[in-house]
Amino acid sequence: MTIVPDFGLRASCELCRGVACESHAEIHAGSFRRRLATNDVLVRQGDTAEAIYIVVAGQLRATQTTADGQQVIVRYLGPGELVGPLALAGEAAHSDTVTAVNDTHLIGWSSAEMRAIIGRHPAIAFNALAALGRRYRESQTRVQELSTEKVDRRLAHTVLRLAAQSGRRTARGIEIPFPLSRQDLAELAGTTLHTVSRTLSAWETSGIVDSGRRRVIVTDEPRLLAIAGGD
Amino acid sequence: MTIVPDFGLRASCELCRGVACESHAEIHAGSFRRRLATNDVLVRQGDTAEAIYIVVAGQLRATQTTADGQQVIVRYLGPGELVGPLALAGEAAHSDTVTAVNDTHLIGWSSAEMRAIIGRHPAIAFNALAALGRRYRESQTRVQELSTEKVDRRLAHTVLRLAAQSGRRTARGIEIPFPLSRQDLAELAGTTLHTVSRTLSAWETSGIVDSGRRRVIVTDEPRLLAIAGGD
DNA sequence: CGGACTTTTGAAGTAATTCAAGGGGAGTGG
DNA sequence: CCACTCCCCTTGAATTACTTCAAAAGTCCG
Repeated sequence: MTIVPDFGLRASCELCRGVACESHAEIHAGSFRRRLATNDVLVRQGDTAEAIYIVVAGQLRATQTTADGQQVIVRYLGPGELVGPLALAGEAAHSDTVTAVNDTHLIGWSSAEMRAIIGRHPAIAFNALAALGRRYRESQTRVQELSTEKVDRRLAHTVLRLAAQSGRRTARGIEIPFPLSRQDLAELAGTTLHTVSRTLSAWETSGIVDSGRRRVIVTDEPRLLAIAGGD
Repeated sequence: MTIVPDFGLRASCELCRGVACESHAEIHAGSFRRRLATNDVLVRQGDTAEAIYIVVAGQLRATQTTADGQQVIVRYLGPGELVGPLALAGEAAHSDTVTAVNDTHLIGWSSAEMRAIIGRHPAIAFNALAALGRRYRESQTRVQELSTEKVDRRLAHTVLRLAAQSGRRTARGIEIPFPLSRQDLAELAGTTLHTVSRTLSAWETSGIVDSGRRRVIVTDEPRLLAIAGGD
């Protein structure tokens, strides 16, 4: 296995920020690599949390399934992001299922290894705290949206969030760089695929988005922002 | 100022767990006390996060107000709970307004002081991580409920959560020990006060709850659990 | 080219909001 | 102590946003 230090170190920013450079190699030494093809499952809801990962390249989708079988997408995870931060918070089991939506590379540490590393580099604990704080805020924002906004607005926020987190600027607009179906958007925005389809169709007609089979491009961000802000 | 060690130390459990007993006094030394009357505001959304608190006695309500003036209740905070954990996660501003709903005692530390304490007692960082993890999970549960459940079920979950977190067992049932209006429940469950009123009226008729002006008692928990589980 | 998956669109149905009005309790001030 | 006022709660009726049901068309892959 070839080690690509630059790649790995840049990706591990979310955890290693503020740690002396000479320690990076040591932190890296305790890690392992993992590669997933599209639709491969990294961890499954309910599994014991035995490792923590950082996405190096690719994207994953974290989903929760309810007792009666309904799915909710917790979030998409891209390069540099932490998978399973709750393991550091002392949670025994994974709260969601994480699936690759693209070819994906990750670096991982066993929970024990990471605990040992944190013992030597307390700054990492703060970085984990900050990462978890960001997730908490995001989740709280979603609660607020689901509680107070109508579907169009929520969907606009959802698409804009995806665009901000993972979007790629192209000639046609901001493209979501992984397959994203109407059903996926529905599970993110708390609605049905039918409503998503109707809403996207309307936006398409107005030239706000350009979308197709599992594909979304934001062509008029300002107008989408206007919808998100309440028309 | 009289120091009441037992009281303070018990309350600070969420942060001090796993820290050597002899250090508790030292941690306590850097703290200050704060007392609030009903409706007093502890921190306001947008304010710089200059301190972190633990509730000693009483209850507070954390709310977020949207740009267009709608309110969402983030959660109620009771004894032993952390106020403003995001300050430890490096957030500069408070994301919500925290108001006392009862006479309330807190102990607090300035952010700088707490950072210094954590430097000496890294276990506290883990406790903060665990506390934030719990909040994150709770928030995520709410997202799931708002995305997939109808109002009755969501409201049942909301009431049960309040009962589990702060409820007091009395002869008549589990009582929510602070004033809680229909509007408050609506802002917790993501609905309107009208719908909450109708639903509670129905439950009252069935003998599931006993409620009145800003007052809720769960009289038949099993049946409320049944509703939360989907009838 | 066949078949599975995704999307679209219409129509019917419904849960919940909005609109509207009235009633009751608690606290205050006369 | 009573009456007034404010706040909170209740309930009906109208409306609407969204889901559910249903069917067909499109798109990709093998």
